[in-house]
Amino acid sequence: MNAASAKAKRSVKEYLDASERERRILEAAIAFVADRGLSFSTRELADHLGISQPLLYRYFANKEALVERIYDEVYLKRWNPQWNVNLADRSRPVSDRLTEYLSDYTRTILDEHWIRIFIASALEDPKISRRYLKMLHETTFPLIFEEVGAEIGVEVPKTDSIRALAHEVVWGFHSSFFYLGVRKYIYRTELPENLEDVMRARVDVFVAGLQATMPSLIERFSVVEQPQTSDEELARS
Amino acid sequence: MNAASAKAKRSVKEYLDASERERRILEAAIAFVADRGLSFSTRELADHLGISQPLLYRYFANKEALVERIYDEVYLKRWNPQWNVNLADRSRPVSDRLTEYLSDYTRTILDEHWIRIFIASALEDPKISRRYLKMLHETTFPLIFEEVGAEIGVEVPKTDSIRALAHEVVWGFHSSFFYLGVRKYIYRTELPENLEDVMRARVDVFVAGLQATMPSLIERFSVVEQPQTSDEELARS
DNA sequence: TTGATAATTTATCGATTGATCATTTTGAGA
DNA sequence: TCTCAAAATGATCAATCGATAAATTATCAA
Repeated sequence: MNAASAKAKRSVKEYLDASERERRILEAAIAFVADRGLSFSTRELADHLGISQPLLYRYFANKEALVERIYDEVYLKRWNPQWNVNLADRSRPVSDRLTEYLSDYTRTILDEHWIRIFIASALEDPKISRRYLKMLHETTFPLIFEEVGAEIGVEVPKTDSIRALAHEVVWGFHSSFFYLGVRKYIYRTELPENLEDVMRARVDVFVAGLQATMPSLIERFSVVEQPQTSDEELARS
Repeated sequence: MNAASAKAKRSVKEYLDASERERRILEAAIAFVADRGLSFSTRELADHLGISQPLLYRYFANKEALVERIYDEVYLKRWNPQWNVNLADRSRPVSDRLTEYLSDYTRTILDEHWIRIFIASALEDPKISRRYLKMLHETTFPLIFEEVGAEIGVEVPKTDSIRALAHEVVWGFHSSFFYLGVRKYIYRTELPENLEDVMRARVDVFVAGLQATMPSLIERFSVVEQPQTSDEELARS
């Protein structure tokens, strides 16, 4: 059946121009990496495409170059700069803004290829995943913390320790949405049908909790500014 | 250097009794799977142990059997039944109990071998990871939701929809601690130095938020009990 | 010291891998 | 219709994989 369809596909039209062939290879390779993780074979990929295995090497210098192209295709085209703009729109309640953003964000990453390639590539070499995470860390996370505080009139101090606190608290919350993808496409467990309601509930719990505790958190994390290395520690080393 | 140390190791004592050799192989194999993911080669493993590659097959029927033993060794010996007992001890504030439990839990799983093998095995076949997660889902998650509610006198209805709500809200929170391990050993990013303080902060935010919103959440999620499939949907199928 | 047993190695097989080559096939333009 | 560059293939190589069998070495009881 599979072989038959591959053969049928090939017999329809055998010669394609370079750009179209490259596009098809890349597309199929994305599905393959998402499925096989990292260790798909070029022969399987070629069979699935209905082409010969050496033809892959006409379009990609080697397997590594093909995998690099996959990363570009899967990650770089998914980041929406509008997210941070909408999150900062104080004419709306912060819960609404957060729910909308996370709904969008989750829709974007809740994709089998995206999630599995992200995890598989990080497992092999975290360079690529870190590059992607950087965008979240440097813009979205501090913004969320600040916006939640602003709604109750709390000014967030711009110190390192408070920045670190905000980073950790928001990342913990934010990661639970990425984790929905892990559940669905790595663990292969069911997600709730009423996903929007659940996300809204999580946002409500987070915003209410953060607004209730933020003043005391800021105070608690402001005090412990590191002075210097103690004499004992210096002597020990 | 590496070869030299392997040779040195071998020259110290060449013959071991079966149980000791098996133990050493298993130990090294755990480190190898954590490092190479799933696709380590038996030759590399043997070289690293300073033994010949066929010797592995005296102790393990094949590579698959060896990997199975690794799963057993890494997962089954880490679950502490006392966790749920302590979580249910209402003589202490629920924030304290949660912080203590999550501190323990995090210490247990914040281990390079544990995290990487968990993710790598799930990526290849989620059967094993699901078996482990089941223990969390069926005992710990409902318990946490109930205990947080009990502290403010909220009785949690035992309906399916509320059970699902509790499951999702708690899993979202709980997963952020597992995610600490993903950050450290998959993404290879730094964790905060004051990890205990951060965990405490997250617990405070969660407990305060859940207690503030629980009554309205329960009400919101109680109403939407699914009646039956609508006529339109029936007609469509 | 000898003989038996268990532990370990050397040599090797068959399959699969990524990659390269020379060769053939196609289709668009002269 | 002919030409020719581009597209695609078949054959094949060297490396590596998991696994097996036969030969070798160490250990220990008699």
